[in-house]
Amino acid sequence: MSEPSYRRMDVDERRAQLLERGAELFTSHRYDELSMNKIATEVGISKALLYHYFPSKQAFFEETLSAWAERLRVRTEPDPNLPPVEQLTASLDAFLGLVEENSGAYRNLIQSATAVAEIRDLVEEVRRATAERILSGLYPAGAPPKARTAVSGWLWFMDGACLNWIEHRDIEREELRDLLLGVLMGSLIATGSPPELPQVS
Amino acid sequence: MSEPSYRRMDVDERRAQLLERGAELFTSHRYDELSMNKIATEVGISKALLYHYFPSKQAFFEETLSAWAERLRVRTEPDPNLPPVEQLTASLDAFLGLVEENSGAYRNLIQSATAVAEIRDLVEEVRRATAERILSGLYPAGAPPKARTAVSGWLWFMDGACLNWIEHRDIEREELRDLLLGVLMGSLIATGSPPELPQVS
DNA sequence: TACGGTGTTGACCGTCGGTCAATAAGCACC
DNA sequence: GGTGCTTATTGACCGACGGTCAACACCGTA
Repeated sequence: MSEPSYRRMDVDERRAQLLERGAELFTSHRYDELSMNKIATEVGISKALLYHYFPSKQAFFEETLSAWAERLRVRTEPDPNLPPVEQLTASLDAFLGLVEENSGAYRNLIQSATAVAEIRDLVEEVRRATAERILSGLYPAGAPPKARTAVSGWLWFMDGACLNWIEHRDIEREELRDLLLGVLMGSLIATGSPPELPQVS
Repeated sequence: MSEPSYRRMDVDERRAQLLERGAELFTSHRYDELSMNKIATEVGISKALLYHYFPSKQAFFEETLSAWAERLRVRTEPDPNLPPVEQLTASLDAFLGLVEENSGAYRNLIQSATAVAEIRDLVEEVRRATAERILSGLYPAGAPPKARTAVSGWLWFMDGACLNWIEHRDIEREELRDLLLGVLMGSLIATGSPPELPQVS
């Protein structure tokens, strides 16, 4: 007589579909540009169903990006066999590569990252953890306060420089990487307590 | 018979009142924490009257902070008679002083600064103008791209370091100032095109 | 005391994130 | 091929948001 007005899907299948489409949408639009209604319409379901699978917009956002976060974590994971500075260089290279490949998504993230309180907290947490990783790598015996301030600021520097890089694209990736490295080392020297590193041959 | 249900005020008087109370509210709460309804209730008027005096929430926000922006501009205005680095030092000192005196307001600004698209654009414009001022002071003949990237990143560094400073308060203002100066100079040296400065005696 | 200009308001709009009882898809069984 | 059951899915609703508008009422003036 009449065809069904909606299609019933297996829970896991539906969930996977929502996560996939969500990742597409959230990497191509800012967080605050997308309403749950728009997302649902885009996917072809009702907003209520979206809320049936995810408790809130923020939770949905986080889950869609968890695959990305994992990719970032893996690609920037430092190799503990390398000396500290080379670990940093490699991580930075990987990070900049990811940013370059997905500049639009990165810009949207950083901007909406700060565009919404919950997302801001999320990014701040990532920054805090990254700072910790860097500090414990460079100051195994414990980092002085000024070094912490310097690294914390440097992470902001990195985002600012990356946004500028994406916008203008007038320097090479290697140049940016060396600039960032130089700034980090320069800042730590400026604290008066530079890390003790094995001499570069 | 019955007392008036509202008080009629002179336009200028009302406007001044709204700006004053608005500044109080916006420096003690984040942009997204305050609704136009709350503001109106707080002042004791209707939301519609708020919109009679200001075209939008964003415009109201900007106008309430214009006095602040002016104060910032005046206090950080560099003295053109001083050498470039001392201009920077003095501006930085003034800036950090303002931040220290109004740390809550600063944190709210930077956070809500980024909390809403329009405000983010506003802060980015301030950053852009500041970068321009610094670059033209250090590179009168024109700044190379890497220097622009470095200064742009450094302004983010400054905000990041200031937030960290406010949060922890574990270093002195002079230390932070010197750290910031050192990082800026260090970054410019790291670009490979340091500014040509008169030698410090 | 009546007038009128204008400062001020309540009621309304569309959209937001979020909730809930009611509905219907589609499999299992007869 | 019908019938029932599980449960995936939905329309309708909520309070709050930024924003708009015609109508109202305060108060100086004549």
